[in-house]
Amino acid sequence: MNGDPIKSFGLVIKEIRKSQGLSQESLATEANLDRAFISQVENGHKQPSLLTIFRLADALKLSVSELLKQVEAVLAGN
Amino acid sequence: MNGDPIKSFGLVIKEIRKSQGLSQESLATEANLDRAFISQVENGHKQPSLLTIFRLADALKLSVSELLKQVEAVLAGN
DNA sequence: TTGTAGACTGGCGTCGACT
DNA sequence: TAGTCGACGCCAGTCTACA
Repeated sequence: MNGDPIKSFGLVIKEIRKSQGLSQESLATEANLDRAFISQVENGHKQPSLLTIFRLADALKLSVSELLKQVEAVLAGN
Repeated sequence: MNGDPIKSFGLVIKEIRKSQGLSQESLATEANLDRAFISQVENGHKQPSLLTIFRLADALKLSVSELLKQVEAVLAGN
């Protein structure tokens, strides 16, 4: 029930970040991104570029394919 | 031997497209993208956004996670 | 700690045309 | 068929700041 890949991506990022007990601030630092931008992405207000997706995956310590597999799962219907 | 995710992504797209006997033109049509932009991406001159990655994966008839798994394989050393 | 806002720079993605 | 170029509009991503 979530046809939007951008919103789904944000949801997954937020879930994983919280599950690791990280703040947006610390995630932003690890991924070399701006904290305000992390917030926009998590709420589906901005879509990241390829490089940013890699940076986020690295910061969350999982592979890009594993990250996007979770996005696909959310897209498939949560 | 290829540390650049953007170039690796381009290589994978080009390989898969050729393996399916598609032209850049037809891939661009399927993915609702510009042919010139497909060329830039395949040669690592431009990096796609999240939405564009999904469009490309769909046009190549494979999942985003599978697509990026192949990118990771190239990154890992071909 | 997070969401959001405004202003800003650089780059995504389109289009037309030429090689 | 594919690579590239210039011009263009729009958005990714940064920074500062406030609730």
